[in-house]
Amino acid sequence: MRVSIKDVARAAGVSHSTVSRALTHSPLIPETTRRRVERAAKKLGYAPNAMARGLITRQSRAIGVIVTSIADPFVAEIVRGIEQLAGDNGYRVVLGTSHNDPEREVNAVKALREWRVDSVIVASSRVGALYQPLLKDIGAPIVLINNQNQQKGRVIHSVAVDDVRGGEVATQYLVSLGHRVIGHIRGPVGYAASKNRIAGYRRALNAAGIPYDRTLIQTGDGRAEGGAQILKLLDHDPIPTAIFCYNDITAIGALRELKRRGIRVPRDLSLVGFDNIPFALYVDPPLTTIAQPMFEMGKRALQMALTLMRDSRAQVADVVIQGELIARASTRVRG
Amino acid sequence: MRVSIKDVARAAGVSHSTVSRALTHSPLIPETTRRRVERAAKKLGYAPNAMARGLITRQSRAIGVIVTSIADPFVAEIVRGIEQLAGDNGYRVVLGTSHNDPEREVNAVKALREWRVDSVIVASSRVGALYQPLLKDIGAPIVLINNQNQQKGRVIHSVAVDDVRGGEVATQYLVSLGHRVIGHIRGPVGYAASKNRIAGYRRALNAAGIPYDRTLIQTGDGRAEGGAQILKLLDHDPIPTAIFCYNDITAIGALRELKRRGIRVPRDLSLVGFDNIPFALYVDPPLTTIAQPMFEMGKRALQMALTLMRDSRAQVADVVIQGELIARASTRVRG
DNA sequence: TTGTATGCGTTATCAG
DNA sequence: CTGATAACGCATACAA
Repeated sequence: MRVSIKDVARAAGVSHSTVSRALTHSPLIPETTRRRVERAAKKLGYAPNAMARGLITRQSRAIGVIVTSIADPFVAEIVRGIEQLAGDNGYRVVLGTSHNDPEREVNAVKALREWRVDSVIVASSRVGALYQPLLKDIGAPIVLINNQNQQKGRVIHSVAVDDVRGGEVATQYLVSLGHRVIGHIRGPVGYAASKNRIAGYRRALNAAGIPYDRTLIQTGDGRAEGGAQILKLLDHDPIPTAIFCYNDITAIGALRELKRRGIRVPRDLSLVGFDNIPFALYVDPPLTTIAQPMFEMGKRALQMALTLMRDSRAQVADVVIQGELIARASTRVRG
Repeated sequence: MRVSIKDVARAAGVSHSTVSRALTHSPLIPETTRRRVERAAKKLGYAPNAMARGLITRQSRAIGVIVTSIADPFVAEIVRGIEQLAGDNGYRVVLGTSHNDPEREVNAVKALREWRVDSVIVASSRVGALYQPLLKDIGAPIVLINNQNQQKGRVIHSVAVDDVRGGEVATQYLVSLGHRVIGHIRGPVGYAASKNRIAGYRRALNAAGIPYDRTLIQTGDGRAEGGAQILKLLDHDPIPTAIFCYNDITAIGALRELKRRGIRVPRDLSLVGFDNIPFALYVDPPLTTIAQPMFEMGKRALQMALTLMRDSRAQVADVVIQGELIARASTRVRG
């Protein structure tokens, strides 16, 4: 930890600038001296100091990644995508988690700023008003993933799944199975995703000539508990034969509730989720869902960041990724 | 990003050293000037440069965290524990993932070294021989979580769950339910956890006066596919009435296989897992398991790191944490 | 092709 | 209490 470029220089019998050039593969340095320098560096166990380097190059080669919780499998998969591509390009991921605690989140942003991260990727679902200005102050390109606040700007870019189309595809699929009375458990109010998925749901109904009935929609909370709202839909007349849920967690919660009531899925009721979380495959029955390509989204976000880091004025269009229908056993033709 | 301490100094009408002192709350600086400096700093939107600071303080306030995959829910929960406590103490987590690719892992370690991370926590399951020396070269305290290679040293510390006791408790529980023929699907050969859980299994059998029968043990792979080994155990004579699985994933794989064969859990067979991954609660039936306190382990590891960062010669004992039996519906009294 | 000198933005060491 | 000034370890403009 204490061997510096000067020690290598001394050992190799050259000046420290020569060492610097040799180790960064400058074309100025001939093969022979480069070799000698490298040998000396290796022998001393030299590793350049990224902080010193960053101070002068004015880049940290760090990507700040802000998430609500790394323990959310959805988020984890995004981070995996980011991390992989970042690593391949010589960048490191610095984590900042918020756990929906504004204070924590603000602290994270401040720290990333002190670190002089070269870019920030936010997979936190909501970039609060309080916090967005702070973010901009970092002075590095910002990429938001599936952000639920509509606001964008010149410095803020985004990657998101096409929620409207996703909701449409899910509903279309149910229609194609012969269902005509299709309920929906929506996500939290104020989330763009909630609104957009409903929009897709309506669009599909409309295309199928099925009148829209707002009493077929109940409001969940995006968590398993919200799935209990399905009980209200069962009181609807006529009883729906299929339900499109805001997300997989909601669907899984609904599934549990149905099981308790002795209602069989998909025999009595078809169920569709959204996200394709890893668990969706393992519940009983395995859940039909719209897969969000989370790994891919992480990668695309980092790709965007790379472009912007190379040229901060680069014109990059916001990315909208299509989800994919994964048909599994929680749905079947209307009996 | 371009406003430095000198700009603040100029704006506040003091020297840059005064600014530094004021902002680090040095007792030398009187309230009044500190206020003035802080106002100037705020007005200019000044944020100290962590790289410059780290260069001179000789600490980065970064914790390197090496994991196989952040997308593993088990790992993610550990990282959450690390991150939380780290953040509370002014440290940031820098991620290094390997995905079992040695090259990636070595690269990660090298990068953490260049970053001069103040400590390294490794939640990768195996610290290969190739890679351990590299790790030591980082020259910062190292804490291994659930490491499967036994090697330790003066610089390498560890936090681990008590696998022997865990295996024992799981098996004891089955015994207490009246089971006498208890099978086991073990984990991968060469993993300390596999060996230790078996040891616990044997110890419990022994205490119950049940003779150990090695043909009641099959070797899985720690993944869902390994759960299929349960079919071999069903051929055993007498047929086991309970199976203790190496981990939850294995148990879930086994469950799937049993369902396919029309064997009912827990009516025909009781099943116990290990880990208590989030999914264990949602499979059908919910899985009885030994919970590893992953969040807690992450926190303990960071705690250890903090102690060692304060005093590198501190004597810290390796931590062994007890798992907890979570009794759910996959087990019942022998019928 | 190489070496010298400078500066990146801080904190720490001295004087005052 | 405050201000010069020196480091920290590196990359680079400029000289040789």
